[in-house]
Amino acid sequence: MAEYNFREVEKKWQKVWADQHIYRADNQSGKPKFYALDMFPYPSGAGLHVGHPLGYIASDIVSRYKRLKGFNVLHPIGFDSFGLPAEQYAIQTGQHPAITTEQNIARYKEQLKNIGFSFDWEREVQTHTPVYYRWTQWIFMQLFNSWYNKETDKAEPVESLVALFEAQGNETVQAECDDDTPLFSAGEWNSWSPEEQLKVLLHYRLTFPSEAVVNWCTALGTVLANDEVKDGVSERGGHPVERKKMKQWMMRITAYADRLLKNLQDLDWSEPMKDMQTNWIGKSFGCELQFKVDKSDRVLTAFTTRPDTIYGVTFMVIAPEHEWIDELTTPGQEPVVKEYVNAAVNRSERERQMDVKSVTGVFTGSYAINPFNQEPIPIWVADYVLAGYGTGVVMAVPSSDDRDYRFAKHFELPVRLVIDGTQDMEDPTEKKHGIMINSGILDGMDSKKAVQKAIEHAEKEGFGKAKVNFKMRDAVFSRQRYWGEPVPAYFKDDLPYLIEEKELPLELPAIDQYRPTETGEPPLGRAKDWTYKGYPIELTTMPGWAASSWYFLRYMDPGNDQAFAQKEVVDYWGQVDLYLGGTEHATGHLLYSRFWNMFLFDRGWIGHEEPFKKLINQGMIQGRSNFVYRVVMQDSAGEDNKTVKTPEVFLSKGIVDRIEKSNLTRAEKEIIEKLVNERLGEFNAKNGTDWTIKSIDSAKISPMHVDVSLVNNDVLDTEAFKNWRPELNEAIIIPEADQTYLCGYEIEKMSKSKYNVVNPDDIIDRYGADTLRLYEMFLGPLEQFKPWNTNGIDGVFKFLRKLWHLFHSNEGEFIVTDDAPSPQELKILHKTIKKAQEDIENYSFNTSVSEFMICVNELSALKCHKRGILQDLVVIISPYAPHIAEELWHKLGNTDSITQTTFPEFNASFLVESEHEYPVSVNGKMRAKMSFPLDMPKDDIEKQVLASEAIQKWLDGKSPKKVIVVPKKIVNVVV
RNA sequence: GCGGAUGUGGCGAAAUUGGUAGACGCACUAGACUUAGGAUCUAGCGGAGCGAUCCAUGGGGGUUCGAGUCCCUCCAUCCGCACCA
Repeated sequence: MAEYNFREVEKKWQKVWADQHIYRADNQSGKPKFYALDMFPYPSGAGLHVGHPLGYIASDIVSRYKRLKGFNVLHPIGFDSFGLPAEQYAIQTGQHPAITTEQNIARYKEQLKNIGFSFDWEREVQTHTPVYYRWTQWIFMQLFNSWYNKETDKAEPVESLVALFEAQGNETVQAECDDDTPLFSAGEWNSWSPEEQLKVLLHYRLTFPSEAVVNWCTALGTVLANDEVKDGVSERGGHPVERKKMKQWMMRITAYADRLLKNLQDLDWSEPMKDMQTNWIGKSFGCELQFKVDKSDRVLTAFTTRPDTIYGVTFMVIAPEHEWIDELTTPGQEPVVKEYVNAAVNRSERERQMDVKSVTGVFTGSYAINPFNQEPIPIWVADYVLAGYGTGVVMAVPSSDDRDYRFAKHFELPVRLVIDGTQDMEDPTEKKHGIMINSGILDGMDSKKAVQKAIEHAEKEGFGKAKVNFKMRDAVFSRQRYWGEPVPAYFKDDLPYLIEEKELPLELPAIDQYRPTETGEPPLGRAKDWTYKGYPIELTTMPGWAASSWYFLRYMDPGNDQAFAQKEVVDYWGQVDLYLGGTEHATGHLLYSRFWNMFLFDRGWIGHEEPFKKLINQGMIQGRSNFVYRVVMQDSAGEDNKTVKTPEVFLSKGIVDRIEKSNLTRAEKEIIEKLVNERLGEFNAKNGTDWTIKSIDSAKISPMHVDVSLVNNDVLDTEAFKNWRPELNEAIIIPEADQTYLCGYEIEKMSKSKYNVVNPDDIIDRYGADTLRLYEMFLGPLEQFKPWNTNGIDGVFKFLRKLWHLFHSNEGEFIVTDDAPSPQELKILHKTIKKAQEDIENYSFNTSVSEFMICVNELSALKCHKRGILQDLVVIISPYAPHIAEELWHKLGNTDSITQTTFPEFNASFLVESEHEYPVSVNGKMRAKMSFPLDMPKDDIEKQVLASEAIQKWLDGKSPKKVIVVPKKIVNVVV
């Protein structure tokens, strides 16, 4: 029987597509555009596993579909090729990271090309190449040269800020700037030296060097961004992270906090994803209140969202890092405060997070004055107050905040109730809102109104003002690494200057070793002559997110050496219409990209504010690990007698289960023990040992990962298993009664060490790329997390074979006829067209594959080999299985690529039924099925239903109360 | 603790959005063919029962002629955030 030769067919068409540039996207077109983007991969040394292509397959299906629907489609791919693993490999081997990176990219490309994606490879970008990072550096320079004008609500060139300073100083300028920016007049500004002016401007630039507390990871030798730290350890590698003050380049992303938040509303992203970003930005409304410190000139400013509870303030708490601590501490309290502050500061971030429950703190000895009632309130220090949020000062209201409450209880500080109804409550913090009591001017007001009233009062009296706070911090932009973009800046007298634009790219210098220098400087400190005009160049490099924050723009115009992309071209392609990638980038890449895109928009280089119109998060494909069950042999000499050769005995899963549940019958037990001992006897004879198993149910059994490629449907290939590793050559395998050895399984992350990695190349080799594509989609909803299980793949493989046989006889002859399709065949086809179209537009690819299977099954049953049906069928299947579709398309006599045809319109008239089969139910239970013409009036249907014998039986002599007829759905008789 | 999601056969999953629950596929069972195979075809396949029929969508309650779908409540699993004042 002549079978479909997928190997030959797939290779053939992949070559033709590449040779003829079938998927080249044009920057000018009369067609509407569609931009389908995947999150580009980091090319790791392990290569692709079957989980990686999931999103690419989905976006490829959409891309191919959109082409058939007449769109000019941009569907690019590239590589995020700066990164830590290549650098660590370089540190170990001394090999330049570019070499490893490029090898990995070559491997990735080969794997990707095998799957038959319709990528426009001519637009490929690699972020580690100077032609690319030249523009990453260029964007950095523009950020340095910009400030954020709150009045116009956008970024502007620094020149406009300088003009304002020259005219009016900075008191009236509405700009995003550091909190410690000094105030000055126009006269002062104009009297300053250029250096003094530059120093001031650093407070305003969108990127700037700053002495900042950062997440320092000693093991990795670099700082990490907040989103790269999880639970106090590094996201990559899980190394401990500590807080450390270092000179760092920062990005003033906080300037965009409000817009990043506001724009989320209009994005077609999933709600959970928007929630995550909203949460991360963490906007809260409230006010700052000033508390005079008793017997001092100092004024503590506290941020609160609940100024209405001001009369409930019974103490203040400041962060251990607060700069006035020494000043506020009275001599008597000095020893305990010093001790506490030292302990708190030395505790790592991790330790602090580990016990959020325990209450610690000390009294400073000083008092602050509540500005509303002039009451003195004690000032404490506690590490539950974060230096980085708000002002690092909290006005504690133990009656409405549970942390304050726990603190007050622990240190026996007073609790004053300010909300009516909390008097009888065990924990007053459970009632957050109500009528104010014990609250002076706020008494009797609703708490929500009182918030406004309190702010108004504070503003009028001059000791407070309304204030919005964000959780989001400015982003640290420096990494103490080699394998990243050099920062195009140098230092002269401690002031940063940019190198000239014409000097870009500032290429990575060669160095002899890739580790930090002996003096603790970043690896670039090893470079010879790393200077510009004789001044030292910045030694840190950019973080991973720099390159990925704008790559989607570079795809539009990848060869441009005059600009990162030509404005007209960017305006043509505009927003990414569909962006596919994992949820893990919610607070990293997706936020930074929006930030940079917005900045480029503000400055007029691109015409759209938000980069990604629609976002879909594909779920991760997990690994399905298989286990074998090894009997731990014990002899009289002890468990680990290394001098004697130990047999490897493996029990099948079914036996292990029954042993664990003590379900083995005596007879079974004896059979198994006899079998094991027989085999052990053979082993003993050969090796001169004397192993035996006395009692199978007291044997110690340990599960062991076994390579999933040795297992099929959880049945172990025992011969392959014995050849897997030398020590298994003589393995004793105890199977089930039917002689198969069953393995156990567990769902885990795919990883080499668990032997559960499935390589797409192996699947393609055995089943072909089309099968892989179909099967990945068939596996379940795109957005769901799901384990890979090769078991079901036969089904889709059979489907392709059946499709092939609609066109070919068993002998391999092409048997398509020109007979006119029957109404029944047309109905099958058009039903499938409709479903396929709806499914792609709703991104539910799994049900589409099922629909194709049903369609092919039905046509096979009808022995339909008609061109009029099959021609359209291959077109609608082509986005999923492009190779076989292209082959069949050409066999049908077409000479162009199937990509160049159009998606068939479904004809609704083929789908209309003249009769409909109504399920008829009595009291909501289905009792019969009856067919009626579609246009039959409800009354007539009702009469016929009631007259029918089947229903009379159910009515049982009673008369119906009512009869409900829902057109095309159901007839319900209520008794 | 806060926020979000999910829960349907042995397994992956469908369900026209309130209308015949389990489509399609895997696995399994029986049969056919056979050059004996990891091929193909036919039939069966949630549970109970010979059957008519009854019971089943995490548990309990509610709305409705009718609930996997809507409401309330509890439980379980997964994912984010986590002292954010």
